[in-house]
Amino acid sequence: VATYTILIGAYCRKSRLDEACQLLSEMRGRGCVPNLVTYNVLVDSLCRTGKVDMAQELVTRMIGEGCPPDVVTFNALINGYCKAAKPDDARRLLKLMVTKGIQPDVVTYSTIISGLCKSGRVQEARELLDEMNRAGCSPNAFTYGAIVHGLCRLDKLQEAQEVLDRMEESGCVPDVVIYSSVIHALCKAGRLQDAQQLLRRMRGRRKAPDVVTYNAMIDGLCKLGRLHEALQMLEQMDGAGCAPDVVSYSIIVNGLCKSSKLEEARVLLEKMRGAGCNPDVVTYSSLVDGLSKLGRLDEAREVLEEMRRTGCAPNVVTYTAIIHGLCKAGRLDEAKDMLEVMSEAGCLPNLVSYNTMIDGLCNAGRIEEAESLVQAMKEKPGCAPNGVTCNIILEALLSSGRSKEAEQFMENHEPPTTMQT
RNA sequence: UUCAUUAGGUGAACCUC
Repeated sequence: VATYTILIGAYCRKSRLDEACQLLSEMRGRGCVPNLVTYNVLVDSLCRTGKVDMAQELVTRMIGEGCPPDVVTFNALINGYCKAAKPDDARRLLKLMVTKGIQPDVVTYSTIISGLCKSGRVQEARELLDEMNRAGCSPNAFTYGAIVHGLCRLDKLQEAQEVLDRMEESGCVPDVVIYSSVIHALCKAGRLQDAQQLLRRMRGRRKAPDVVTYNAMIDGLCKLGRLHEALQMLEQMDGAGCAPDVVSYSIIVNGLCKSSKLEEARVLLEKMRGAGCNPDVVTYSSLVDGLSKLGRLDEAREVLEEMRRTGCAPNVVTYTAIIHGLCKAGRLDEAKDMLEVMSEAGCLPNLVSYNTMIDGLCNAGRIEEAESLVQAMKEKPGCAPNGVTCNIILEALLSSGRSKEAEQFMENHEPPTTMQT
């Protein structure tokens, strides 16, 4: 049983669920009865790939086969609901497991707390934290990490630092993840000084920064245009025994591209290869975007070719960057063709791709075409026009003095917004 | 049997800025 379970787990981790299920039937056929761990591996894997419904069915089957779920099974399901942004379903399962006599553990609570935080419901998360304390379950670093990260995402940096302070005072030393979470938020807010101070503080507490900590700092420096210091920090981490990874390099490649330092970005690309770190689709997409925005479309195409050679498939971001470049160069029809090309390559345009194309059409005064594309995108799953779409169309209509049509458009679409995401 | 299963942090593309 253990052997089969290990094999099934291996297939699951490679997202080869079909083969994992085949193995399950095979072991049954050989009279080898799957046990709780075998099922848990499968339940977890189904949840991770967004198939929580199938996971639920499997649990029903487990019960039927006399193998009732345990706390790990429930935690996997709860995690599935949280990842699917359904924290209320997760809470429902929490109640259910209690009625079945299964004690929730620190993993259960931490998972739900994280799920609530990811939905921006930090207040409820804090209430659940109190609830777990009352239930005699002590929070650990994961629990606090989820809360701190949730507060950071809501830009409640003050409160996040207070939780951090309280942990330090209560003798529960925050770990590298929690420090990094706050350092990241400080960097995003442009507060590099405070971030550096916190970095010193964690070092003072004998917590060594890891690659994620450094990457957050490096990104903060890049976003402020302090590329030289970013490169210095890359050296510094290496010297401290923390090898830069593909993310570290990609951050700086992106920073260089945003500052139009394409040649330096190229040099860094070579350097990372030399360090045994191969560029990935994000690294290449940054480069393609940088080249596209500068109108160097031939070179951008060469990068696409280079990606093919190295077996790195372009994704929707890569293609959208190209579309942007084509639009900017006034090559609108080629940009439109690119929407087809990417679809044929198995990469469906998303909301951003459409918005990019719509903006290009508007800027070229082809507003009617833009509007018909807005209608067309509504048919595509996950591509419902958003606030950005509206801003693009409204601005185009208003700046060409067509305020009547703008009003009409506003009536027929979601309220315009200045929000991102 | 369970060191066979579950939870937190970092990078790229669209409008305005």
